[in-house]
Amino acid sequence: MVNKKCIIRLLRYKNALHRLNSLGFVRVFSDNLADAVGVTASQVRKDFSLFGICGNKRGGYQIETLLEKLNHILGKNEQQKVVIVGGGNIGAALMKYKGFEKEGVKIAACFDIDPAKYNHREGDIPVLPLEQLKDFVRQHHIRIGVIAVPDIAAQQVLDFMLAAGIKGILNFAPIRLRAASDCVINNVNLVLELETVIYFIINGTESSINNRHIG
Amino acid sequence: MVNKKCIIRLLRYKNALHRLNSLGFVRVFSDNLADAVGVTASQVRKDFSLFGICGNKRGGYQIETLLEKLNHILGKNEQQKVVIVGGGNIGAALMKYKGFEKEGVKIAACFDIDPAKYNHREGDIPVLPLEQLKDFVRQHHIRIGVIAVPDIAAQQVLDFMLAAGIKGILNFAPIRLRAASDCVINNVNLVLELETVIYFIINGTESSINNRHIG
DNA sequence: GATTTATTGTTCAAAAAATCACAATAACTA
DNA sequence: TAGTTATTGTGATTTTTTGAACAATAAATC
Repeated sequence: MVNKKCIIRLLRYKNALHRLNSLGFVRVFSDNLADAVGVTASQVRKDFSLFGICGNKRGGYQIETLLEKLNHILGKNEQQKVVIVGGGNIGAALMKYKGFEKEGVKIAACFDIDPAKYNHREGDIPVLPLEQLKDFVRQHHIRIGVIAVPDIAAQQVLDFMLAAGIKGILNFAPIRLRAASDCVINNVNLVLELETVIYFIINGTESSINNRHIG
Repeated sequence: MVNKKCIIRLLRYKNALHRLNSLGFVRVFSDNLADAVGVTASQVRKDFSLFGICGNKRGGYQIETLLEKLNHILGKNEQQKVVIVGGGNIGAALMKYKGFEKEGVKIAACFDIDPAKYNHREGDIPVLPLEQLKDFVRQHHIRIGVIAVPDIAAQQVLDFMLAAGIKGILNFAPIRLRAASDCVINNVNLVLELETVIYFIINGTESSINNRHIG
């Protein structure tokens, strides 16, 4: 019942609420959130209902309390620390990207096997030898990791990360990973996402797709 | 019926077939593809059926002809050219990433408003002033573009891209874009993808989620 | 060449997800 | 304060997606 799509919607509600909040709004209706996120108002209410979130009949939802509840559900009350394995193109871009910090996600360190990438300048996110992953993860109580290595190395890196105690994976390598121990894997395949757009452009014109968000 | 999830599956079948092909395999069964992609064999056969792809009873599918058919459906027979708008972290990483070229997707150019980013070294992907987008798109018959600018600029950039003739968008900015003209928009929100993993790690432990691919 | 076996293609059933619809009711209005 | 109105929360319904099952049948075997 609580699947990825549902959580993604909650996260989007949270983002929309954050914007409304900083614009000075105090309350919000399911309609408003539906518009902001691109779903129906029923969907919004049902999602809330599923997590026991109540509003006021005719009064809508108090933004502040709604945000608190969503933040609690989504684990956004404390900063979450993650590690990246792979300091190449994608890993480097993620380290520089400001979007994570803004949402309370702290990239604690990056790990690589290439000594040329190692770096421990004050202020920068440290890039460390992969051997140090296990100790680092233990020491900082980290459960989430990003795989940003070439596909050929990804499975091996996953095994290593799981052995180090990582439980949740965001995987950018374009292969299906096999996991022995219990964990959660979320795959992001950038090429696939672009190829999907290409398909709908090539094949979608005759069926007059107008202005469709496909994901 | 032919939705994003279905196309993503087809693209994954294609990738799996490519690997099998380069390993010297000649034919494949729905079971094999199901394993490789993480779906049921029924799903594989149903997907193929939907696109009129037939195999041989008891003989499975001829990899070569299957690949040809999938490539045709997915528009992979000719190289697809795309542009990136935004030469920041994400844009730069995408330009350096080898995965696109490997799959027949050519990043033709990148556009930015910051002159410090402009670059036309031989061999590199050119980074050009945004004003040149329209002419470039016309000249190279480009229909697909990537938005890799800060969220604050994304809507304006989208409007500009649509005006330039772009029809398909891969959007990395974490906001919901509004489009006047007909187009296809695929959103990739990296922070959201990571936050999703965080949710399942925080809330998933008690429900004994074992080794789940959530996307 | 007959028999067995494994795999497809498709129909039917099940499960999941989204949407509709409306009673309940709190907030407004006069 | 009584009446009106807008919005929630949820049960019912529809739509979409997935999975199971099995007849049809081509390949393999003997």
